Amino acid sequence: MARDGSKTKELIARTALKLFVEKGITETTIRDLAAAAQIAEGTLYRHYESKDALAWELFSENFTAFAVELDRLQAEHATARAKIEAMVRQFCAFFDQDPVMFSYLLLAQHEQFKKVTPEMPSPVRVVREVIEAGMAQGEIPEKDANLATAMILGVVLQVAVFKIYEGIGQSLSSLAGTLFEACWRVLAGYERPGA
Amino acid sequence: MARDGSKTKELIARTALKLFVEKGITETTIRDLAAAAQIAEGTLYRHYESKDALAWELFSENFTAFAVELDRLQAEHATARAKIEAMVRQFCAFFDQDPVMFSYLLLAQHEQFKKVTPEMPSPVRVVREVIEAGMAQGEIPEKDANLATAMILGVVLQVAVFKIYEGIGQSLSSLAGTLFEACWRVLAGYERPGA
Amino acid sequence: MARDGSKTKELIARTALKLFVEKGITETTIRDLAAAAQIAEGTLYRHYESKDALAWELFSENFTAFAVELDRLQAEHATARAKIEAMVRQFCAFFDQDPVMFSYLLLAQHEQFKKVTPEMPSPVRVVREVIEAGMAQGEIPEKDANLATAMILGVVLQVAVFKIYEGIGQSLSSLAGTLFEACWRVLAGYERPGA
Amino acid sequence: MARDGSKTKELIARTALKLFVEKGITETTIRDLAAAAQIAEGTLYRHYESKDALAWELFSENFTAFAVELDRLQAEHATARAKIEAMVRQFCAFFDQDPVMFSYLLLAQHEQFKKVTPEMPSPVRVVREVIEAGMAQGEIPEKDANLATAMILGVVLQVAVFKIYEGIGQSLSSLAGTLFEACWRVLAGYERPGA
DNA sequence: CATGAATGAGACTTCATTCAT
DNA sequence: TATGAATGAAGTCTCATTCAT
Repeated sequence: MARDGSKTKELIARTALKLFVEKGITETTIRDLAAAAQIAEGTLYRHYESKDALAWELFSENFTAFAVELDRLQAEHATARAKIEAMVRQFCAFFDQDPVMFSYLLLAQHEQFKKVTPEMPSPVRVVREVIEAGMAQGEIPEKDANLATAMILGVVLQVAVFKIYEGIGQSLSSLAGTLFEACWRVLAGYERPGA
Repeated sequence: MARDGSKTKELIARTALKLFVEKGITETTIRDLAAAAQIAEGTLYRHYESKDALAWELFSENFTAFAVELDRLQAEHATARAKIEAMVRQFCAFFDQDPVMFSYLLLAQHEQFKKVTPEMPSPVRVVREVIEAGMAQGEIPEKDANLATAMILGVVLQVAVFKIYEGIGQSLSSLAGTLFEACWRVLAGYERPGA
Repeated sequence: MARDGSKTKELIARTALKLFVEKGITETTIRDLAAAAQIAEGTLYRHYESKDALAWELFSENFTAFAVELDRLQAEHATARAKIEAMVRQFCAFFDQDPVMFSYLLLAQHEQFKKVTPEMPSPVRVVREVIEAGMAQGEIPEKDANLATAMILGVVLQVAVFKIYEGIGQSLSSLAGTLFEACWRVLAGYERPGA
Repeated sequence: MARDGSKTKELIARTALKLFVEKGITETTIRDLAAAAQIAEGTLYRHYESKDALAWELFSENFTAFAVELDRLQAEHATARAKIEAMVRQFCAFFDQDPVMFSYLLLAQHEQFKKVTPEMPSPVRVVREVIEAGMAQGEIPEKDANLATAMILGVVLQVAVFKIYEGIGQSLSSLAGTLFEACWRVLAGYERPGA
């Protein structure tokens, strides 16, 4: 039992993620965590400096990884439309595959968000840059890219919220086409207000 | 000094609201609150049963009031389109007038949400019912009303989030027309996926 | 019971002093302290920021006060001999009157000593300055004043240690004359090594 | 690497001694010790039963050894004066050769002192017995031997303290003559109080 | 109604010690 | 013998709540 430390670390990470999303970070006690992971309370501190460090490591590593993945994905496509469709599908796939992590990174509102530095890769920035490029090239009507980013992120993220709390039954992936079309209409029609 | 108790209660409410939104409910201590409101720690308990009761009263009363107001407003209009436009404008006006309360009721994620009962008036339900009615009457293409609700709520709420964190400069009210058009395109085009 | 806070603070101070001297600072737990003072554990923190702050306040305030008193006392006398006799008597009187405080300030070895800044009044410095002045005026044979300070402090302090641990029965005040004579011989004969 | 266990034990002992004196026993953690000695945390327990056992073994063995050595030394001399001079020189030589051990045995105040039994050889007792014998034989004016022991120990030990904390520059051995003369004057003049 | 010292449960964290490898 | 992950009791400190004034 005194061997594979990295397995224990992984166990702590998954357990903490689940509890953090379920109850909130502050509301999750070390005792909760230890009980849920079936470890002693002190064990956590062999793997993480503190509860805060655990919350931050869990956030920053995965937040960055998702941003990088998103960026890699959009780069595989040529048009803004294709890039955005790929990204929407990626958000959906991410949710379906790991809804707890998705919630922790993209839905929950915790103090970790305030620690994000401008240097860190961020999914929001990836989306915004794609939109900005699309506008610069004329593929998307040129308007406020930040606002556009907010609107299409809202479409996707709020559907995720509803899937969790308001009983949307289907997988997000099965809705990805619908979501993308909605996003695209938001962007495309955007220049003709009132049209 | 032992006179106008309701003034003190109001002071506590506004101060608590501000701190709850800034730092979170759990992270706000009674001492923080007492210091910010310039009252003694014990004074809070003359007006509220507990910190939780304060958080809940703050939430439920205003959440309900906003839902009722929203409902009253949509009833003044005849078409789904007009109803939805009125509601979008109402969300924007609410944000501009009291962004802290807006955040507390609609953006922050705290335990209070889980205490909302199906009997309580809810802004989400008002919006959904308008959309359902619009679909029933053929004004909006008939699809999943819940999904549609999520998407247009996402458009509005995520723009509010961006206004707070990502530096959208204009007032939400000045963007209301744009937001409504986006929402309407999401709803209207919804039946022709891929069109 | 919710009234006189300064009485509680004094109670904590005396109880802590006693335990700190008996068992050491680190070895004294907050629980020990609370039990001995018959207060709740949390009460301590209304009066002191932390256990460390308590230990330091207890040390620095009284250390400084004793140094100032010692300095005031020596200034009342004209000759080095009279000054030193007065100081020795003061050390003895202090011990007899409050042996616990004496131990905490002058015998125990704790981390607090390392926090003493050169700006703080210090009994050691008062004694050294008196000896330096006595040497400068020719009343004491001119040698290493620092060394002389160490030796006569040693005479007095080690006797205090023996009174506590090795069963010296008389009060230090009743030994003050003897101690002073010994100190004075240490200083006076100091120039004629081997005489 | 699993060979010379006694070398590891010695490494632990020296490292522990240094840390115990620098920071105190309670304040030194096994982790500190393991890091400083470059061993694993568990390794200590191959050589010592516990941290306390380590502290005690370190203390008692060397405390006893120094007492025995001091006793052997005084026995080599005939007169009280010669015995005391030899002992003072021995204290000085000990300090110069191993100031950390000197501090641990003679200056630091830790719980180990309370575990010293009357049966154990003790430097204090050796000094006291020499003084008692000197008084019995009329070489030293007959007074309170315990008090006399305290005073001359104070002279020597406080100078050691000052060498560590108050910047005495010379080696104690180079001051041994001076210290002995001071001690002897303390003892010799002792019978004529006020002379 | 207002005050704020006091309470004590419980939070996070440390650390001496054990034990499988 | 050596390792170092795991343990869990115990330490310091926080904080919602109470109550004498």
